Amino acid sequence: MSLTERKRQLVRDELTEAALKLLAFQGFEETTIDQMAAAAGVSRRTFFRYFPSKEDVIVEFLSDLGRKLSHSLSTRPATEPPPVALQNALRVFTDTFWEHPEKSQRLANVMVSTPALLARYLERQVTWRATLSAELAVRMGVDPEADLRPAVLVAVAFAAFDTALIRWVAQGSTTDLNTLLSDCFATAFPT
Amino acid sequence: MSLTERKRQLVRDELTEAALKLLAFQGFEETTIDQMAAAAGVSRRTFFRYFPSKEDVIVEFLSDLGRKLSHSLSTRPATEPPPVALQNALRVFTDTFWEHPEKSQRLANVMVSTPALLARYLERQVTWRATLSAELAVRMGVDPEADLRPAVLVAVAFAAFDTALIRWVAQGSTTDLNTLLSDCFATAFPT
DNA sequence: CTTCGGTTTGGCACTGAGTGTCAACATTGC
DNA sequence: GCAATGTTGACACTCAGTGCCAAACCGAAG
Repeated sequence: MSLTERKRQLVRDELTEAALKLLAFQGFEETTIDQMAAAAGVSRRTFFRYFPSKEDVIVEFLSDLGRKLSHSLSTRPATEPPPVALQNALRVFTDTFWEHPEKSQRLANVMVSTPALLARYLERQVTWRATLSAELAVRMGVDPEADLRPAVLVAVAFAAFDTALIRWVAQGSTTDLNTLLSDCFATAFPT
Repeated sequence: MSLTERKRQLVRDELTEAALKLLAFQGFEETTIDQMAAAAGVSRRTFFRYFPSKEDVIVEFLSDLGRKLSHSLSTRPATEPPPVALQNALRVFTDTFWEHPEKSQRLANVMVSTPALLARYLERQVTWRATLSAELAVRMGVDPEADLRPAVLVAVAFAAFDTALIRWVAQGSTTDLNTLLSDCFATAFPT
């Protein structure tokens, strides 16, 4: 990575970190972009050169993971039935959460408890669903236009994930997210 | 209903109708609140006395239905297993769509194809999920705090509904929404 | 060391969403 | 007719987001 790229990444991290602190402290609506920019030591205008909107400071982090999802699914062995493959594909999320526990916790907390952020996150999820459905359709060897099943299975998998995530936050991140996810999948896809 | 209340409802309907026309014609981002207000013959300030945000002109219509959801579930016979009861509870939506076909179509079209509107709709849905989960928990006779199942089942039901809705719009509202919904439920809740 | 080309940055001005306030006006009840 | 209440439009304000331009910065070539 070049020097300028690393500097960019540095500013980016500084912004998310500053934003996370402010949001956790005073809430999303009460925090202005000027405050976040000032806390990171850049101008308001520069903020928008790193994030297209106020919501994205938080949501981009998950969007990065979301983009890896369909690739993650494609690397699952073909022997795995769709539900198992989907659950394992979602490890891109749970693994990253596991690697950065405290950041993930704060992030998930703010996101789930802030309607505007939750909305943006769910909006992104819809786009991931589309690409994942396509991926799952080829895996199942069916036509995604004619067959509803891949789309439904993906939607159900995300429903399980969301439920696990919301529950995880509600319980103060005390239980293990992966355990919760397994439980949710067990109900969503009874054997 | 009193005269003032009827007048209020009249203005409200006028606003949604004007908004729907404009949005279908020029898209959500390109339409300003001034335009919608002017088209309905009221001031910009009055618009906000009827809808708290630009998105709500469209989304409120569905929110009204969402509020009826848990009541709808509570009136389903106790003999129905959860998936069936949930599917039938969702008839609040499909029935209303059936009663106002062309309005529902335009509305769903705009909503599904506009990220900002879809986001708001999904955000609302999360709140319905919470109340529906509680309702389903009492129906199942379990503790909604300790038991994940009601929350997961509700989430899966909405996943099926969303998939059906998106597919319905994608197919140009040619197929019957209820048929699509049944198909999606069949995959989401295999017998 | 200097100059050149590309990128990053900050400041400024502008549009549009959303809110508080107030005065004008209509409606309902007495 | 009159008072209480509710609705409306106008104005002013904050904040999100964008376009534009000039200054600062940085790597490379001379």
